[in-house]
Amino acid sequence: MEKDVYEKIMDLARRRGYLWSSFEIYGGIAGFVDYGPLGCLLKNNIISKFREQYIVKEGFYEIESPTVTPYEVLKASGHVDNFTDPIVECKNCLESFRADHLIEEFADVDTEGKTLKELDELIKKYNVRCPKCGGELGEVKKFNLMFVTSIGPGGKRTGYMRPETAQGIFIQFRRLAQFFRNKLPFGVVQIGKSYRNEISPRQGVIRLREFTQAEIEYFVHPERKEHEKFDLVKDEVVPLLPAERQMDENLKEDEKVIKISIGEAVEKGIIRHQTIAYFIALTKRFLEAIGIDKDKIRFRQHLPNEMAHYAIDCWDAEIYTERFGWIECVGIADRTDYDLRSHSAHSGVELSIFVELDEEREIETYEINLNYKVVGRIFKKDTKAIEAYINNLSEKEKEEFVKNIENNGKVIINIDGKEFEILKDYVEIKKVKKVIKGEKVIPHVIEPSYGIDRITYCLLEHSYREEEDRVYLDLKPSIAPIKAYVLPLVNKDDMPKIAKEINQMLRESGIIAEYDDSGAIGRRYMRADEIGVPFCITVDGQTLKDKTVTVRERNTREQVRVKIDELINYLKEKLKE
RNA sequence: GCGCCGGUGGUGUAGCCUGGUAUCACUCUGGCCUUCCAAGCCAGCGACCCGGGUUCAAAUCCCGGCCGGCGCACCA
Repeated sequence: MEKDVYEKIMDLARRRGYLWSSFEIYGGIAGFVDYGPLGCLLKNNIISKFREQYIVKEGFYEIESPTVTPYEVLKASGHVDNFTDPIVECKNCLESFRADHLIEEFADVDTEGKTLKELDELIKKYNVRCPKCGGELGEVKKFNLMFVTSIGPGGKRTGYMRPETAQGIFIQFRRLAQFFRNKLPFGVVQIGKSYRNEISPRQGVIRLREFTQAEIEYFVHPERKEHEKFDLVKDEVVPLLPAERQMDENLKEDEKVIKISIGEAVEKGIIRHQTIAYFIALTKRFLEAIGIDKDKIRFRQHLPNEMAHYAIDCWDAEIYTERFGWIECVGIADRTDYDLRSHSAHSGVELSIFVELDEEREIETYEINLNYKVVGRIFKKDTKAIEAYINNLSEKEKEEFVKNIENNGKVIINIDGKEFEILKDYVEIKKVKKVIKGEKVIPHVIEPSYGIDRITYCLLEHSYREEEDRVYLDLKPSIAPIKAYVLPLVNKDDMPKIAKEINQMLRESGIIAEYDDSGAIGRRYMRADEIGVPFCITVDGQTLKDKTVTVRERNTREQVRVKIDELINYLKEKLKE
């Protein structure tokens, strides 16, 4: 049977040192890959482009935090609770199911927020059986997608391998805000490994248990999600697949995508604000800049039920692949203030930024002070969180709070899913006149999150070319792992010596080149083509006479003569592409 | 995690049914040759996924595991 493109590429990738399966001599483990010598170069070149776009051009800054993350952080972020599925296994046929889904189907009761024990009891109560064979079900077990580890001897502190790089940025918010001199908006990048203990990873590099993310957390004022540089991208036309159209049953599959300019999409409310739209445009530009086929990119909005627990809106950049169809390679999410609020509540540390008003003004406001003697006794450890909550209230929220407490004698506040009843005598409220110069704001976060491994695979697939007599990777010169092969036409006279000297000269100047003198020249060209080397430099008889070489271009196979003295400049110019 | 199918040098394979440690081609390495797109000649490196069982003897038969593909479930 004819191999499909995926197989051909993985084959090439394995043979030529792009991608290898990890731990292979011990049988391998699904969900892990090694980048071979060329794979590493390629991936690093992609990451360089990412840095060029976001660090250099956009002015964001990159940080690097640990991959081992203590329990508290991921408890606060919601990953400990939400990143897990309750799973139940049939004792008879061994099939496993989502316990909560099963119960809801069977008994039509709400299982939201139920503990494992409660789920067990519900299964007994309603006599829930295996939907496949009717067998008895076992105990409900938690399956968390995070890798657990323990920190320090004795394993007293639980840690997890981070499921996303984002949290490292959120928890450094105070330091970052200080670094950016308390001015919104600002963008912070983190590039590194993340971990998800997938139940059954397949599809090679598409679904990994350890993978590389490049994430941007872009902090904005919650009411100012327009973008300063929006004009620069507003005419960019993008293929969009909005949630509404996906659910519209009157539309055929291929009618669901609309091609529209970024500017128009925002005007029409298809994209909810400029900042998300801006990043959609930049993402499109990035993907095209590294060489992803522009006709195989689209942006699909998440349906309400597929959104992550922290997001209110999300657009995925999807890239088309032959075997897997459209796969998610970049997620651009509006995470609101979810993370900063959660971390603030859990840590008791205020995570807001002081935003100055254009003009100072006098307002009537309330000063809400906790009556610590009472509150402390009642809420104990939670007091800190309540304090942070109250300190974080905006003027509007304060008014609401006071109104409630005066009318009803109490306010119920919800901190991270936990409810607290605040009675009138827990707080002291003063009405004060105050000149305000600004206000505390918890920024919202717009997060473009790039899956580097998937992008790398897609790039290989989109670069793969077959011609009658050869296979080659049409990688852009700036992205290609090896930039040049230096070849003596024949192993005679001084040709090998000169070729070696040129090879060294190129390497000294920062161009990754390889020398190859084995076999006939044609064979060596083919070898270079297959791994995507954009230029072959051949030392021939004429070189000996006039110090010129031929430079063969990979895609066209055209040759030009270039003086050895001018070779570096010639190549450097070409390598900008 | 379940079911079905598969796993032999770097790649593609022959051998498996009917047990006696492996075929062929390409690639790769060294040499000769070769003045522009996988030419030729000589020499060489290189494999039965792992573990257990049956047997005098296992690539071959049986069981388990791992990996891969497909289907189901999952993919926040």
